[in-house]
Amino acid sequence: MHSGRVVSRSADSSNGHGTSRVPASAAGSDPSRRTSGTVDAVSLAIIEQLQEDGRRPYAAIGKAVGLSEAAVRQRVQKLLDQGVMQIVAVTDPLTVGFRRQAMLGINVDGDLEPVADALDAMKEVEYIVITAGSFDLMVEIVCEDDDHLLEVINKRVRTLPGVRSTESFVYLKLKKQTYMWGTR
Amino acid sequence: MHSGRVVSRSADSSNGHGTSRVPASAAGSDPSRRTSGTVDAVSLAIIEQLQEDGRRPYAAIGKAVGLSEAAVRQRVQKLLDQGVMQIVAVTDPLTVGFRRQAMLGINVDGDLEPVADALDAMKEVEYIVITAGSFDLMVEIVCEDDDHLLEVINKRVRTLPGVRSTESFVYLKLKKQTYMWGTR
DNA sequence: CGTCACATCTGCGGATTCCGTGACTCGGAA
DNA sequence: TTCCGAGTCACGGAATCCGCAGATGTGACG
Repeated sequence: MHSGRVVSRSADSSNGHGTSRVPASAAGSDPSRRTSGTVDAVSLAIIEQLQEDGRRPYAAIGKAVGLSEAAVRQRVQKLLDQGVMQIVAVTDPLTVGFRRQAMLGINVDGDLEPVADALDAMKEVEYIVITAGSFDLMVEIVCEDDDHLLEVINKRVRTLPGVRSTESFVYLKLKKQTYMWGTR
Repeated sequence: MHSGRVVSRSADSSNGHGTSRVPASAAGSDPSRRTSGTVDAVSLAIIEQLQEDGRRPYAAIGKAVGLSEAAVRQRVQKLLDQGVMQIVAVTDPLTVGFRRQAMLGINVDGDLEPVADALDAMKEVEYIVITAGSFDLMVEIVCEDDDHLLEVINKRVRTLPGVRSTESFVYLKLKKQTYMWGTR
């Protein structure tokens, strides 16, 4: 399986590093120095449990991390509300009908935002990152077939104002796919 | 957030459930099993439901897709067994302590497999794809800080036998992250 | 040093959900 | 026609979920 890159909710991740925000009053002082401070060891352990199985019962998780069922429930809810994690089904694009995928390296003239926003609006674009290096943007595209892929790249991406050039990397084989962060 | 590839996400929601399981080979990533073509429209609808909320009750899903609770239960179980999908927690690397990420384009001399396997063994490597284009492999790396990233790229990847050259694309900002296939 | 505010955890029922089981129906393939 | 996979319906006990008090702990403040 595989799939998109996970993430978090867009609202908070906008920039600066994102640590996700907490409600209003809670955080006492300044957030800048500890991105990791948001999640303590116990919550990390809970996340680990849910990375193994997103539907594991709260009681079982509690037993594993040393908390009561109710406490686990509260923490999970908070982690979800804060956007620290999400519990979802992930699929393998191939088995669901998307047989062509590609990574696109893009170079832009001027401001990247307009281009990034336009790409954001395309449903075939699964992933967008602004990078430092010989490409300004790297995007992952998931299509149904070659015609579809060609249309997206040639007709929709390369014609966007600001796009100077693109380079395609068609996926031949997905070798690894993980999604276990706090887990190590 | 972002990160691995996978999938789905949704607004918020939650719920739970779960089985647990362990080791490395969870359903999804390994075999060459091509269950292709095996997913009909109804199962797709079920997957869609679970992409919105991995813990949604079977009865609710049934109501949404027009099947009985029992039928949904059977299908979900089969989809999981077949490795068509997985229900897991996905997190935002940044909030869990990983502040440096990068995409690496790699060129190899000779057989790609040995190199891919070696990369596969590295825990910092989150994603590996064999591609057609000016790079033979593209891998996503998730690290704690710059030192960590440097060590991985310079000391561990570039020294692998067969690796001819690498090009790094350090992530400046994750702009989009999705994971909803059957969903469109 | 008390006290209030707030966050978190534990217990505890009641409502839901999960899940195996058995009976019957409905095409499609042999 | 018969066999078989897949669904539906119904059941009922076990397990899970979920809201709601107390109990506890800590930091801020007078």
